[in-house]
Amino acid sequence: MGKPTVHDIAQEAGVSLATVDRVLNARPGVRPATIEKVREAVTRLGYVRDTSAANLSRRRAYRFVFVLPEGSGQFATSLKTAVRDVSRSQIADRVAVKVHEVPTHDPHAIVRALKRLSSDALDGVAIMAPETPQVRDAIVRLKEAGTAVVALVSDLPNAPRDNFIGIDNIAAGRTAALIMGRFLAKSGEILVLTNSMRSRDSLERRLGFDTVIASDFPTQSVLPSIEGFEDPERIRQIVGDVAASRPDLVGVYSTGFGTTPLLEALRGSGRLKDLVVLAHELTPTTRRALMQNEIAAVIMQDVGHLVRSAMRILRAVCDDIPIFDAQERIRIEVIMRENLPAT
Amino acid sequence: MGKPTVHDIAQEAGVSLATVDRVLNARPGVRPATIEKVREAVTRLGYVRDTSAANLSRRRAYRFVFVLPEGSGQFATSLKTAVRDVSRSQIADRVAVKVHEVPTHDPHAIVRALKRLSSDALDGVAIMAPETPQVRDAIVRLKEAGTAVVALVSDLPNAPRDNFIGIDNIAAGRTAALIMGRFLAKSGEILVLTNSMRSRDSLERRLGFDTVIASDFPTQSVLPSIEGFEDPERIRQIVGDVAASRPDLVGVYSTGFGTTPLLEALRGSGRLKDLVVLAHELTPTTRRALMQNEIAAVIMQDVGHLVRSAMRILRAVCDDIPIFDAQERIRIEVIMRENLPAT
DNA sequence: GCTGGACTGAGGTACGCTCCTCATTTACCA
DNA sequence: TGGTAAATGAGGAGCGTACCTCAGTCCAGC
Repeated sequence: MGKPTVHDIAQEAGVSLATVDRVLNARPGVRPATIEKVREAVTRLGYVRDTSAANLSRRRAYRFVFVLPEGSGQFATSLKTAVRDVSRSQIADRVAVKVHEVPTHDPHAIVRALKRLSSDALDGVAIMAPETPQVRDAIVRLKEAGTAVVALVSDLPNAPRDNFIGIDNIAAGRTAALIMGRFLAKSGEILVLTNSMRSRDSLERRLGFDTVIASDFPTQSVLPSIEGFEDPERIRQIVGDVAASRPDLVGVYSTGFGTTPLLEALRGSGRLKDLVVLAHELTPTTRRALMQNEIAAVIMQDVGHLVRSAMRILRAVCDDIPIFDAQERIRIEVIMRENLPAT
Repeated sequence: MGKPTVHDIAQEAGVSLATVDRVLNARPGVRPATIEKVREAVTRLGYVRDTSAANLSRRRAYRFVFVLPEGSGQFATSLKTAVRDVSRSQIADRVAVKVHEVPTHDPHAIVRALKRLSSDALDGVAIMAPETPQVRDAIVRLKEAGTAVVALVSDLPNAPRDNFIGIDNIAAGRTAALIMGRFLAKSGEILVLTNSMRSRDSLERRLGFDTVIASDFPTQSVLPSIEGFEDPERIRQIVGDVAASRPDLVGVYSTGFGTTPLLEALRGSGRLKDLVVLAHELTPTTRRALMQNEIAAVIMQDVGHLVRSAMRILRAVCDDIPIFDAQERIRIEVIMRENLPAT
């Protein structure tokens, strides 16, 4: 005999199909004693609900929205691609996914986008945005409307999001520091390029980085962060200045957006080959730089995993079922020239 | 309107449901012109078959077997755990998974196990075993019986396996070499511990390692491999001897099984703290060693990913449908003290 | 004993698909 | 032109589950 079905449970428990159904779906109107009988039959027969049949019958459809930063960055682009890819795989079975792009540094625009969302009927939102009071409020409203909300890449710990999906950014910064410290042959100064002090992920990476450099490599000194504000020209300019004026520069750590102009400036200064450069996220730029030994290593998170995880967690929150943590933990991956994933 | 169904296709193509079904399932008795009409309707509406409904109806059940090395190693154990975990997730929907354990270094025992399999009615096999002529023959027989076969962790390129699921072991060795070379502060000798020269994965890792050391770090010299043969006592002995007799030893690379006795021997020699040690796979042993700075880095592959991928690919082969490569490529992950995944 | 409420049983319909049968139409060849 | 085979339509049963309705049972409390 194959897998037991609800019919088998009904027979085994000596109750009707309807009662089994009531128990399995936690519907009211069943005596505790009967519930127990059914439960026992379930364990005795080792019944497991056939989820595909269940979903088919339930004709449940989830409507999810991904709120992602607008255009520009290569990382954001690959995220969007990942969303599209995943949404046509079996993980996105019965879910309709939309992507809303918002300008990263305009909290009001983000809030407007989120407000427009709450009016739609939708089940879940995955948000990648800096944590501002306005964004927090908007999330509060979404939650009040009964929508599942997860933070993506950069956490929003003070908003009532159901979950954070992304790497531990402090640990990522610590990892970068460990690699930097061990790769550096001599002591000197390290330049850190951050996105903006308002981006929680940048901040946390910087924090982790400083901590490990201070504890494990005290002979190295880390310069104050340069804030890029997603402005390539500004980054080129400032990095160029630093490269020219700091003879002791030995390493550069780019915590997020802006690796392309950073590399251009360093190439221009002619010092690139002597520096240990670390960056985040595997993009066409960092891939090329790795192959040409311009970047020593890249810290990355698998965007496909990120998106799949977001889908699974949003679903789990919607259905109020527990999450299988181990599968959802996003790895801090270290990519070097030799373990570059194929294109 | 939601996703299009077969009914929509029938209407759109102006044919009956039965004809659509015949076309979709490649059953005979349909004129080429009609087939074309249906095909067009499918693309026009963007129809994708609801596989869970299809499987439900088909009452298809897949029976897969994982042939894994017996007991001993920590990696093998975590693989088995992963199989059990995955088999109760939605990926293993409608598949019955069994694990067969075989003694790694007894090709005849492996073949006996595989033979016993072919008599059962089963749909797919995932094998992790060294490539011997006997194993090859057994796989030929399995394929002749119409069973899907994939190689796990260690490839069997000369057997008619449908696929290989695991990392590119040459690249893994190259990655190890790159890390080793950059971490080493001074020149000297590097010890490599391999499982057995018969294990293809060990061989390939060693090959990749040597290549990069020779090209990028020519001042380092790599000693001849020590073969561990999965014998802890033997490993402790030989490694202890090398540590005692080789004052120039600066690095150690453990390509597979045997990291535990290796570390014990090195600890005993009192030289562990001065060596750069790299190992494969995250296990309780390597985890502890990373935290205590005894191992500099671990090269690993995500066993969960490995198993899920094997399931998906076996299914795809059974159903003769294409594989979404990007999702199946197993990453070569680099783990250091700071990016250790939580337990 | 009667009533109301809580429980339970029986059965139906639906989800999207597969696979079957049987009748009907179409096309082609002799 | 009729005959025949191929092509197609129509419809039904079933996969395992969800969810609905309606009727019937049981028991406590009055």
